Formats: sequence, C-alpha cells, structure tokens
Amino acid sequence: MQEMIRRHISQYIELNDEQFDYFLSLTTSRKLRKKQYLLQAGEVCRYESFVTKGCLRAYSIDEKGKEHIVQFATEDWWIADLNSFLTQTPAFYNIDALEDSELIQIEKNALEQIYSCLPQFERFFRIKIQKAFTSLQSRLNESLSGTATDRYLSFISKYPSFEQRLPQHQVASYLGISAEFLSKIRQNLSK
Amino acid sequence: MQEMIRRHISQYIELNDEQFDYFLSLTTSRKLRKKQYLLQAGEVCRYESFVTKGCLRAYSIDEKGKEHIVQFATEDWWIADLNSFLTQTPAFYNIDALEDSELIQIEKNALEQIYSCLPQFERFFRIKIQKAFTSLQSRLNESLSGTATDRYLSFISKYPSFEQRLPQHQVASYLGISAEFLSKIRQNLSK
DNA sequence: CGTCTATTTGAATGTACTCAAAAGCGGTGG
DNA sequence: CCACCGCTTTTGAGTACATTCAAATAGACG
Repeated sequence: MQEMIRRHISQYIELNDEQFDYFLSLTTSRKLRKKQYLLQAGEVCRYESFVTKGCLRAYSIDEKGKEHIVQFATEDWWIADLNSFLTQTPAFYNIDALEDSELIQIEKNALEQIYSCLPQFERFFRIKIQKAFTSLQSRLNESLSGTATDRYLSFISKYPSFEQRLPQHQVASYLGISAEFLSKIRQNLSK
Repeated sequence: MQEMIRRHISQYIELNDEQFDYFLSLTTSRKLRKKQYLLQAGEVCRYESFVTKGCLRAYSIDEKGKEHIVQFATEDWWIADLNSFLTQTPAFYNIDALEDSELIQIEKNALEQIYSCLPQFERFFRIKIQKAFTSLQSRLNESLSGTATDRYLSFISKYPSFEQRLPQHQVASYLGISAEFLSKIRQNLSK
C-alpha cells in the first residue's frame, strides 16, 4: 500500500528511496468503514487523502437537504475539500466512504515541509491539480452543453468500472439528476 | 503593463529585479482587436496568456452550433486551453476577444525553462491553478444544485463588474442558459 | 424472515428551450 | 445629423427535458 503511492508519485517525478521514506514519514494511514465520514461540512479539512483501497465521495448538501456529489475517489485518487485544506477554513463539502476504505493522509504543515525539502513535490501537485482542473472543466462543459443522457453516456465511457461499483442514485447525484430520471434514461437506452 | 504582471506574481512568490527581467525576457506581448481569435478549436494552444487590458472568453461549440463559455478573462487573469497547452494537442475550446485587449504570453518551452531556473514559479502556478480549481468546483456545484436564477444572482455578486461590461447573451452562455431565458429571469427579479 | 434501502413506473408539474416577431441600441455612411 | 443596418434584448406561445410525489417492486443485510 506504500508501494501504491510510490508508483503513483513516480509517474510524475523522480524519487529515490531516501526521499520516498522521508515523504512517507510525514504521512499517516487510516481505515474507514463504509458510511463513515472523513470530513463533515463545517470542520476544517486537515488532510489530503490518497486512496489505496475502497471508494469515497465528496458532496454538498443544498437548502432542500439534497446531496450533490462533486467527486468520487477510488484507488489511486486523491480526495479533500481543497479550499478548506488550503485556507484551513471550514469545509463546504462532506466526504464519506461508500465502501470500506484505506487512505494515506498528509497534513498541511507536513505538505509544506515536503515542498521546502523536496521541491519536486510542488511539481507533482501542480501537475495533479492541472489534470484535475482540465477534467473538471470538461465535466462542466458537458453539463452546460449536453442533455442528461449525453452526460450519462460520457460518464460510463470515462469511468466504466464505476458503473459496476456504485449504486445508481450516487451516479445520478454526480450527474446532477434525480435517481428516478436516471432510471428512465437507462430504460430508454436499453432499446 | 509589465508592472501589472509583476505585482500579480509578487502576490504569491518573492521575485527580485533580475529574476523578473529573466521571466519577462521569455514572454511576448500582443494586442488583439475585438472579435479577434486568440485560439481556434483544432489548433494547438501555444501560450498561456495574461490579460493586461480588455476581456476575452474561452468557449466550446456543440453539435448544434451553440456556444458555451467556460471562462471569461479580464485584467489580471490568465487564459488558455490548458489541456491543449499542457499536452500540445489540438484545442477543444476557442478563445477570442470581447473587447480590444492586451496580453503577455508565455510559450510552453519558455515556461519549462522558467520552472527549472526559477523553481518558485512551480509554486506560483500551483497556487494559481488550485484557486482556479476550487472556484470551478464551486461553479459546478452551483450548476448541480441551483436554479438558473440562483446561478445568475451568484454570478453578479461574485463578478459585479462583469454585469456592466458584458453583453447579456454572453453571461447567459456562461450560466448555461439561453439569452431569452436570462432576459425573463431579469424581468422577474426586477419586481 | 423482516426491515431498510434502492430501483422502477406513472401522473402531474415546473423549469428552461425553441422559434418567431417586435422593440431597442449603436455605429456607420451618405 | 439623420437614416439605416446589424446586433442585442424583450416578449409570447408552444414544447421538451427533468422533477416531484406516490406507489409498487426488487435487493441487500442482519
């Protein structure tokens, strides 16, 4: 599970044993049970979390009590309320586990220590966030331009495995539609 | 106008005269007339552009020929098709000028040279893109959770000056609604 | 086995879109 | 300086996409 994050980081920057051990020494690991919160809106997001096992979601709750999923994270993904983490202010999003999960976590102080000792990590997180940005932009663009059916088809082609793994109403929440309507969309597609 | 970008960068990282001059020596400046393209979908996005004057937009065009604005950029903003710029592949978005504009541009090679000579620029662009990410996330969340009226109100409170500066149908395109419907929303709000 | 949650189905409703036409506004040329 | 042209905004009628609410069915888990 440490190997997992090492391979992940090594895709973007060079890292020798000593450097990696230093990085690891500043992280902690953690297990979450299904349905357990990693973060609740209003708390400060203390960690960026790398998922080594399981599946989590970040979501907001609107005035009517409805949930809106902004991100899923499975193996090899990072998850946090980034704004809360960076500014150490109360979180807007909730994060919880959709399956029993395992994480490697890093605190803000530790991350800044890493940035100063191992500046290539600036690069690593710059690249990661750039990728996250462009895919978020494409998701926004789809939600501006396409119909719910378009977005659903795009979702299952981008993330085929999620289709198996996630309950339908979670996918509906991610797509920004009601669970009932997703059911109707699927019914239509199957003919 | 060089002063403008210097102040902008100095908000995030330390920069002495020599370093700034080196940075500047790797940039070029450019003027655009209203309606002129900075980038057309299909071209490779060669530059990240910092706006010192004027206003630009990045937008996609869907199958039906409709435009969807993903970003505006006025003074002190950066604009690019980031995915195209980073991977040097054909752009998905178009970028053009909504007003006569002036830019400071940097090419990918130049930027990488800067990253290696002045590593604090890694930090600068990491921070910039993190902010862009969190505000994009909040925009997506609004489009998942709220009605068009909510999004319009949020838009004018976040960017009051845009309201003056931009034609209404551009705002509508940014919000993901038709120009006619925005007109109807405004009519309702004014009573 | 029973309970709780997830999915499906249907009817009524609401939100936003399309198309068409009219009104407003700004710039340009005669 | 005014008339005209093009573009933006408004208004209205009809339509499409997605929601809500309710009820029935199906699955999952202790």
